[in-house]
Amino acid sequence: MDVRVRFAPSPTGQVHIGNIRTAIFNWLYARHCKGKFLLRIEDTDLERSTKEAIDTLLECMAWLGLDYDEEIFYQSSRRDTHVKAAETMISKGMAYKVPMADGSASPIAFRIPWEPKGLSAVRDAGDAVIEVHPDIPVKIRNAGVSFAQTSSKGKPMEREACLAGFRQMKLYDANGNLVFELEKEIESVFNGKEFVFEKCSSIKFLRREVFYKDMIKGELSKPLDGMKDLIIVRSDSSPVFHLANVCDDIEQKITHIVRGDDHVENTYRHIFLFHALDYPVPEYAHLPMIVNQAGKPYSKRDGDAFVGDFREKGYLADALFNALTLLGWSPGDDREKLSRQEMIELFTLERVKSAPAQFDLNKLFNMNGLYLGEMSQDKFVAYAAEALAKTDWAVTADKEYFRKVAVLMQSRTKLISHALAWKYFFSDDYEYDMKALTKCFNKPEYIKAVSALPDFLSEAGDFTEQFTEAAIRKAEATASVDQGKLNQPVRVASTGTSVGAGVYETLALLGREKSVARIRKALTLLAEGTKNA
RNA sequence: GUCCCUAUCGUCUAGAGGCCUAGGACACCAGGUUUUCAUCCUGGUAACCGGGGUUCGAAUCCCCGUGGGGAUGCCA
Repeated sequence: MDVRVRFAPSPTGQVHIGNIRTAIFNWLYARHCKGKFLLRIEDTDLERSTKEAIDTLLECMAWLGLDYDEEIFYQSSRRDTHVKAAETMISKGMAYKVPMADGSASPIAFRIPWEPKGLSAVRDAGDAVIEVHPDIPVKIRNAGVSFAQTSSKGKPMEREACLAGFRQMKLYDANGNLVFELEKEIESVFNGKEFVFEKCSSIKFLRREVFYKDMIKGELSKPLDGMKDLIIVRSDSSPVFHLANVCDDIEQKITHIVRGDDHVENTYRHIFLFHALDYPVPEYAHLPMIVNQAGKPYSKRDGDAFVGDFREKGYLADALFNALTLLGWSPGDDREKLSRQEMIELFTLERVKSAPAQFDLNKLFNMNGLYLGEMSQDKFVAYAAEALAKTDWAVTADKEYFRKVAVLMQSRTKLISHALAWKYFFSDDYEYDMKALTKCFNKPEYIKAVSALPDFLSEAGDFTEQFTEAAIRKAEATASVDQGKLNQPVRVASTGTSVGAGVYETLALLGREKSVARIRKALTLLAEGTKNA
């Protein structure tokens, strides 16, 4: 059977990395299995779903290379089908309208099936007894059983559960007398009859549970007496998530559901829904959450986690993709930087971890540098030009000169937005790090030596890195400064910053005229600084 | 409250009872590289949440705590 998975976001804001990570894992799984990756927009919340949100989602997916198969499926277009499905369930006795005390419109509730014929996901889990609090009457009616347990402090804790949770239920009063047997009355309960019993002591029943094997978490189960019938159509006739989601998974013939593990509890309900709609229950894989710096799951409120922001900050799509893939998954060996092809080949859901992971910005930063470093020179130059397209100095720069600068800086660039710091190569109007400057020139002999440098730089000869290096050595000699001690002062003097490529190469690239002028300017700035101080 | 999931360096992780004196990566620190560093190389600090079992042997299996997360909606 061909694998068909889907990414089903609701477009109610920006896409954050937790969200897109789910998309990535779905995509990876589909590509690994040579199956289909489908996109479904769950836009039933008309109030909050916006066109803009859909556009940004699509943009982010395109940027990351998450290509989907088949047409985009819009959930809102299927409202009628969803409601019809619920009505069919009513006619088959699988769902019912919830009677409202005030006579207002009834929502439709799905009944956790009393007798799920042909469903192998339910099994007996042994006899069970619940001690009930005598002050709260036990009620048995179509919508379920309600009663109260006793808390550790002796207070009643009210509970409600579906009828199906209490097969072979026997209710006992305070004296231990049997007062009610559900099995005997179940038909009349379905038909609306209500039973209320005061002063009860215990409920005995056959516990049953619904279970499934999660591809990531292993076998999971939930006792039916812990479940309630669920509303699938609101009183305003709009379908609820559970219904819409399952109907559409059926419509799209989904075989594997890969989603965040906040949906584990929903799975038990969805299993019954799939069965009621006569469709084989898909395989499930529940991904651990990604948590933010505070250790909390990412939400729409985590402003720094929007996918689009990473793009704007200058991160490469491949680096983000790679870093996100490593959250909760690893290939099993020490490899971390993986090509798309390698990821596809190696990805399996069985290797996904089950514990939440914190996204590490440092690691992403480093990963980005790795990707930048392996780029071809041509690509890097073009990428840098694109990133600097908004600066006048880069746009007007000589192409060949720009290329030389970019190539010189490539190995030390970890984030393309940091290319903004290359300004000093192109313009004389750059910031001076005065603190660094004064610090570098804290010895008078440095000032003396550097004062001699313009003359040496002006001597005849090709202005190569060998030439600039020799000039600096000569300048050092004039004031008996140790070899190399002048590198950093010269760098700051000529570029305004203490960080950059090798100073000899930098001067050579800058050219004789600029190098000389800048060093003179720096000396002037220094002199003024001393006077003012 | 109840139910469920989860737990290895600061972070992401490897780990399927003996290969673990717990490996890698990022970050951090130190040294080296033209005394720049947000490059590169070398080295270092740093973890099995706690307590009980099971076993000849436990990071690994079981139980009980504790921390974290989720669910308990006519939200998705």
